[in-house]
Amino acid sequence: MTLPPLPSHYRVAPFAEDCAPRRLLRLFSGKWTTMILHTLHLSGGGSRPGELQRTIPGLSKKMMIQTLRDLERKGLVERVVMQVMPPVVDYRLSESGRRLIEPLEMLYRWGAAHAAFLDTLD
Amino acid sequence: MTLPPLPSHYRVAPFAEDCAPRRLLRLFSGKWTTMILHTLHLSGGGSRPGELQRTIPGLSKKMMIQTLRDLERKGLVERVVMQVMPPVVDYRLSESGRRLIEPLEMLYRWGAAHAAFLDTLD
DNA sequence: CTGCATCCTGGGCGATACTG
DNA sequence: CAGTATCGCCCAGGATGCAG
Repeated sequence: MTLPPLPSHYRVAPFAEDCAPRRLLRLFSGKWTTMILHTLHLSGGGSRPGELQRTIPGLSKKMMIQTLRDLERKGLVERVVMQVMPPVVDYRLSESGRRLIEPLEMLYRWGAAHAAFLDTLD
Repeated sequence: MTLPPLPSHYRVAPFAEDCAPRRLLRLFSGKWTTMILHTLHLSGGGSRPGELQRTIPGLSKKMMIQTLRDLERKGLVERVVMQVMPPVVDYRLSESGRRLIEPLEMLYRWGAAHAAFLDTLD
């Protein structure tokens, strides 16, 4: 969990538009992306859509599916389907998805630890 | 720099829409916000607009000013004006702004350290 | 040089209704 | 229950031009 210092090319202007830090932030910039990743992480072994949606207030079915599809395309989330009636589906983090949990939880923990400060920023 | 574990109410569903972690992520979700904070941080003691814009490829004058105004409103950036002709202006991180550097640099460092991984995510 | 006012486009996001 | 299909809004963000 100990992070190396920022490489020198990130301390010299200018740095590329699609550099790694920017890509990471773009990944996290979707309104529901991190909430979903975080919730899937907490759930341990997968969540069903209905449960997932109930867990995240304000999340619409459409945005949930859309975000999940996007994460699936990127290989961060796996979709497990049980062919029964009514259908049973399970979403879980992939190996790649689990790697993203580290920076994400760092952010969440920092945010939680500095809630009072964040509340002062309108 | 050692972060406490996530409080229990973030491990219980559902948690509030405007909870601290979400606020932090919303703050970072603007396209140029973190780049500007990061660059101001690297510059040590303030940057002039022209220099700032040249440092961040793709940043338009309009978006730079708009983002800086927004950060100023939130008390994260201070604007120092020298009343001369032509005008000389200096932007620097405020005390609050400097507090945000910690989570931001964590993200940047993680991203830089995992650049190869991030490049595989389309 | 710094900064504002306009105009415009794309897409993120939400609401709703429908299918199996 | 899981998922799709439309429609439409809103606004972030880009281009351009003007002002002090």
